[in-house]
Amino acid sequence: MGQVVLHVDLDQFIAAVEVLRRPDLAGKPVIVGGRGDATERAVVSTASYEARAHGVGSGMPLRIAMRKCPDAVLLPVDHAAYDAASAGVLDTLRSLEWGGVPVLVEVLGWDEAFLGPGPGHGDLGDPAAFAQDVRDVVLERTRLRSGVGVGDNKLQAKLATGFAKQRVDGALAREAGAGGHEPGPDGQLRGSGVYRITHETWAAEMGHRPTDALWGIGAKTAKRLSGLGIETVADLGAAEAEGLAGAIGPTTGPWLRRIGRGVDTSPVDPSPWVARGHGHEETFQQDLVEWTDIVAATRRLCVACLADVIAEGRPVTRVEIKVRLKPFFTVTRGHKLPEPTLDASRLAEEAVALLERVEKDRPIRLIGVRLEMAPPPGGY
DNA sequence: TCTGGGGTCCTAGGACCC
DNA sequence: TCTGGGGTCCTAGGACCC
Repeated sequence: MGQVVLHVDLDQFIAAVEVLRRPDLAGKPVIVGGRGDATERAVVSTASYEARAHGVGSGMPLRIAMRKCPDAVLLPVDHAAYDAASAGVLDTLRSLEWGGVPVLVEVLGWDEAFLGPGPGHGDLGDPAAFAQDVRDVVLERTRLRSGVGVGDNKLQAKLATGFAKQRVDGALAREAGAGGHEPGPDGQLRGSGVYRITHETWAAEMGHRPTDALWGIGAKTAKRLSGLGIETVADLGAAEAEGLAGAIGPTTGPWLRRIGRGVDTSPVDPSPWVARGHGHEETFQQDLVEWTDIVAATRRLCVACLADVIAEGRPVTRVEIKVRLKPFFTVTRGHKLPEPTLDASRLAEEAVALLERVEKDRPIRLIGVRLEMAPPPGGY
């Protein structure tokens, strides 16, 4: 083994960025979502801890969120501001040295990254101490707080971050009368901002938890596993490999067993993100019923996708559309092009042709267009 | 007044070929 | 008349994540 990985995750990133430019919001319930209008069809992107204490969570319709927390300040999503803040954090992370060489940074999103030792590194010292240094430097340079998980691999580090940040949620939960939090199995303090999981502590830390505590298992897979008699992470790790492969799939089955055991051999990959494709979708404030409106929206979304694709300089190989019909039923249609192209009218015609293959007698609440690109010359 | 938007990867089944 | 396998490509849908 001998590997060590860090996972850095900013605290309530979007809400924190909003508070930075509006300090008067500090300590108040803040909800960010959509265009900042609770009467529109939109959901919560992020809620501050104060809003979460009222039961507001991401993915919740804004209308419901504002009903739960009427005093919350509701702000529109501002991608450009979060991009800029994110770039500052990532620059800070990339400037760090670990063991005498630049750290490897694998970006997971606006507010998350894995850190790994760079090639040729020397003594790494105490990883938990380095993790604390990372938090301190990020806070000092960006004024943003974070939690850092330490693991023997990316899976363990990612899960450890949840425990590193637990106290923030836990403290508010206590104020709401929900009780305190359990100590870690090896005496580590949860919620101190840094937390470590290793192969040695994996079973004690994760074994008793439900399978959906793992990164990569959601509600649907947890239910399928439950149907196989697999309830906990320990059950999953002990499951028959062949049985899982047969029941879940040849790739996913064995992978699930590995993550049940805390095993993850994927390296920290610092290479820049290369998109497979670009999509745009829109939920209409009122369902569309007129065919001319439907075609116009599809063409507009296609143009937006194409702008993103052209910026990458790779031609389109496949066009896909997504249509969400009333009340909430989604279909997709796709077509691989006979030859790659960047011709705008050709792609729009393709998208409209796919539209023709969807039933036309129900109102449409969402249309999406996605353009898949040829792989870059060197492959992915 | 339920249920966003941008992604990725995997699976299953049909078509087609040898 | 009955009916093999393997392999690849394509499509539609499912699941997950931030």
